[in-house]
Amino acid sequence: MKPGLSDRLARLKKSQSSQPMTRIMSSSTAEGDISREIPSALKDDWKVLDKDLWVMERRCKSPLTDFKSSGLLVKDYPPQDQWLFYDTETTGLSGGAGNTAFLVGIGRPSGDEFLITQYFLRDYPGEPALLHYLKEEIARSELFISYNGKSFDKPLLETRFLMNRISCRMGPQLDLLYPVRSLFKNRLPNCRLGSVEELILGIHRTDDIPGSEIPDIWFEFLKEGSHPDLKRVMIHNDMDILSLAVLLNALENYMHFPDSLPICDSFALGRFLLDRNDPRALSFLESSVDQGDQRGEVLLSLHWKRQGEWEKAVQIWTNILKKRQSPFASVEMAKYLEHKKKDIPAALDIIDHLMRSMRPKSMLQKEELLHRRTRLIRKKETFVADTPCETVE
DNA sequence: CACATGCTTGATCCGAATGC
DNA sequence: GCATTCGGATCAAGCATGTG
Repeated sequence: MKPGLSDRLARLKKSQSSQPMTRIMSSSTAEGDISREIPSALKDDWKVLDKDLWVMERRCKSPLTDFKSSGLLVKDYPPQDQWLFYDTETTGLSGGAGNTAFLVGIGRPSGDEFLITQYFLRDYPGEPALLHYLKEEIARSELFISYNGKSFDKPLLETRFLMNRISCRMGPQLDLLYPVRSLFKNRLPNCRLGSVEELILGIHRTDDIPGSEIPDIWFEFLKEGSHPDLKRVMIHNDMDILSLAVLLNALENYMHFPDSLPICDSFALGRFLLDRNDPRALSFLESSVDQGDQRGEVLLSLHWKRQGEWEKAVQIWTNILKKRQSPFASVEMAKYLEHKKKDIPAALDIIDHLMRSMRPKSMLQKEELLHRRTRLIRKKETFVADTPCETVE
């Protein structure tokens, strides 16, 4: 007779739950000693924390001493010592159970200092220990700051916790990738952290290791017990953590002083602020209009329209039409004339002129214009019929 | 290669205004 | 009372993109 499911689960649970801790405690001397020692190149910084787990701690000057929240990235920041910057180096990019974080770097501001701690997996059996230390760090943190962590690092770590039957929840996430994209997408070749460092923060890395080479270096290290580039991987991770802190400070500073960064995109900043109901949005959108940014004109005029500030909206549409042909501005003007000013002939003039001078981008646009035009003609005829002094042509 | 996110576009619904 | 139109809200789908 088969054992019941609950019996099997209970046995499984018993055998699994006792395993990790005993593994951590056991001082395995049975295996070959070749890879047991920390290589001399790392000896000064790294300490053995547990079986197959090394740790490195260093302090540097905090980039966040003049930090000032704008309230736009995070509503209410907890105290800085409850922030946790984090970044992982993993065995690959793929999700799923097979991908492991072999190096977890965390950073925590502490007064004038910034404390960076890195946990390095010397081999797979060290993972439960790594996760237990990480869990303690997570437990005393209220804000988790990363770059693309929401879709990469966080789910990956959660999977590792799950696989090791450790319950651990990370709190509110601040993923700096998204504000960077909103603000600088059009001013950068891409929004990778490296580009942001180089072109926005003015940080130039020397001898940085490309991310794509990192998994192989660890696998090679596992096999050989050493690798000449392992230190570069650790430095790479260390710099990522520090850059996160510099970047957060810069972004918040940018909200207060947009000229403080070498790159300023008035439209992007204006839209960013408008989305967050920040009244400063208008002046940035206006300056984007001054710089001839057509997206700024569209966004700003629609804002005024929504606010019922018709004169301001009309002013923008008029300016657009003075400069160039614009189906958007023409249609908006026609709507305004038809529904607000009740000047049907003027509205019809604009649509007529537009249809004569442009070739419609799409069938849909053409049909929409035609629809608008027939309605205006119908209205105009009745308008004329009601006005005896006008003569019908 | 997976996944979360944000942006864009299109579809749909609702309330209000207006004309008949 | 009915039909049309608009703006605004909301939602879904599609697309691009960063992470090692």
